[in-house]
Amino acid sequence: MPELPEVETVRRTLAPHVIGRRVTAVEVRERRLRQPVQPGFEACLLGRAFRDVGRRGKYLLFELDDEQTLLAHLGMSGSLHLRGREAALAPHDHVFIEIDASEVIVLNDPRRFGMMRVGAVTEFAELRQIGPDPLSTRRNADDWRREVRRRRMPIKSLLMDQRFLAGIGNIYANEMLFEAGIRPRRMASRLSRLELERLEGAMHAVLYKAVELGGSSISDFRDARGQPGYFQIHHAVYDREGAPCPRCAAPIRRVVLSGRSTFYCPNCQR
DNA sequence: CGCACCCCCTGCCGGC
DNA sequence: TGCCGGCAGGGGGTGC
Repeated sequence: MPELPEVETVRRTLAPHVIGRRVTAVEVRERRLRQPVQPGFEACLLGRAFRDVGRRGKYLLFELDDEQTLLAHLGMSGSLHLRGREAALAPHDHVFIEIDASEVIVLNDPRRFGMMRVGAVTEFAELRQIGPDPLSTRRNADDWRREVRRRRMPIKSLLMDQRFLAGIGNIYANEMLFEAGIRPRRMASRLSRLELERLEGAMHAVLYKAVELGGSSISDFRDARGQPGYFQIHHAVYDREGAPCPRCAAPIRRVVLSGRSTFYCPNCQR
């Protein structure tokens, strides 16, 4: 589910409810997430106040008042909800963080590919690996050329490589390549200056629009207040194999690239 | 270095 | 109707 726009939507809806408020209870019902929830997790959070909620790529960072940070990743199927403390338990609710004895942040994750950990932000190895955030970084064509010259891989694989850019997943990689008119399997190192400029523009357009609309992602995305995203109605190619291209009506094609479904218009993308 | 292929896990959908 | 295989928004590891 969550790529950058969804995670950003969760961050924005959660932040005003948690900043300045204090953790009054913690419960972990299922520790077996992508990496097991650490033994001291509850104690690290209890009594702490939230200073800020940040995001790096697909990671959420809840800054605490003791220089520690709660790091969260939602994997494929994870979500963070705010609930009243009397709300009923749902299947796959794994972690509960009660704030000011009123609301509860709930991590729900059917597939358990998500993670949560508390620690010093400098010690999170996964953050050291990831590249710049495409929403807060702009690369001009020269930057792109320099970065891309040595990358002998399909441009879609590069876009999804979190060490190169942090936050782009399968849906948005497909969509921004459609916007840019570039085939997913084109070698990154062989893209022209003009194509890289178009890609930079498409990347921002697609991501900003998705954030503006509150995140996309198939039918089941909900922000932290339970509101659905609406971007799915704008998917031009993702999950539309055989359906007409919105621009030229040619049937959308599906191929597999690095094990991931890849969609493009054979006519509009070259 | 890049990649094809595994794995982790549950749910859902389409085909038979 | 019911079962089974394939596939799903992510990421990490291996061996070639």
